[in-house]
Amino acid sequence: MTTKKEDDQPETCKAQAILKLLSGKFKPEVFRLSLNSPLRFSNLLREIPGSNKQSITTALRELEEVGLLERKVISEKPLHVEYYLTTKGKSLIPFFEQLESIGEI
Amino acid sequence: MTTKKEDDQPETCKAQAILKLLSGKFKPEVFRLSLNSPLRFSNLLREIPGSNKQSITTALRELEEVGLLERKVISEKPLHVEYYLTTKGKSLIPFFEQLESIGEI
DNA sequence: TCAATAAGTCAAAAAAACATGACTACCAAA
DNA sequence: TTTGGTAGTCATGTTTTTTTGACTTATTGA
Repeated sequence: MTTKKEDDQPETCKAQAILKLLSGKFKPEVFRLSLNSPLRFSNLLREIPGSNKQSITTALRELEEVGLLERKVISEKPLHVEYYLTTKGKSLIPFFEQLESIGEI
Repeated sequence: MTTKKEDDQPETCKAQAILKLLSGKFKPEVFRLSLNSPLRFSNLLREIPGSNKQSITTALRELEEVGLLERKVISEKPLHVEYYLTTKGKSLIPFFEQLESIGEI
């Protein structure tokens, strides 16, 4: 009975731990989009082809849980929610950029 | 052949594609171990806690399929199999090292 | 000859991840 | 007052991934 997603194994290396933060069908894309500007739920839904509400919700929740994104209710003008990169999230930017820069592999 | 995993979506960014190469429960660890020295099936089985034959097989096959590892039968002394990093595999070393170097996040 | 090691395969079951469709609540515009 | 946008939840169903355990083939060591 592996308890659902409890940290079973302490990661044996940091790279592995970080890869896990971004594992899943939509998390990498959601994270990448967050590099440019704050995210909004309905934008993600429109912009990520093949996505669906539940999956976007899950991706956002999990990125929040691991501390890469922060959810903020914007109580102004057209009342809505935005997700921001946290400091921790920002610390992954260079790594993401390096990935992007790797040539055709 | 394990023809699941139809390439559904062409990746929208390279980072995502690369993350996918290393996605799965044991692939990151198997890949990391390959950075030091050639891998052997039975060593992996012993060294990776919680692993099992089938999962190791799958990880090795998939890393082979995407061209990160190469399988070699060593027809000498105590006849066995070794898995080596390919050139493509080696191109990911700096990225892996950068990940390792990210501070406590 | 018997037992062990190496490197697996295969089918089946269990668990985890992902998708679908119905529904909610709030607000604003027509 | 009906429609539409935003931001979801919930239960259920499907698909993918991972685990289990029995079995294989070949080589080596005692």
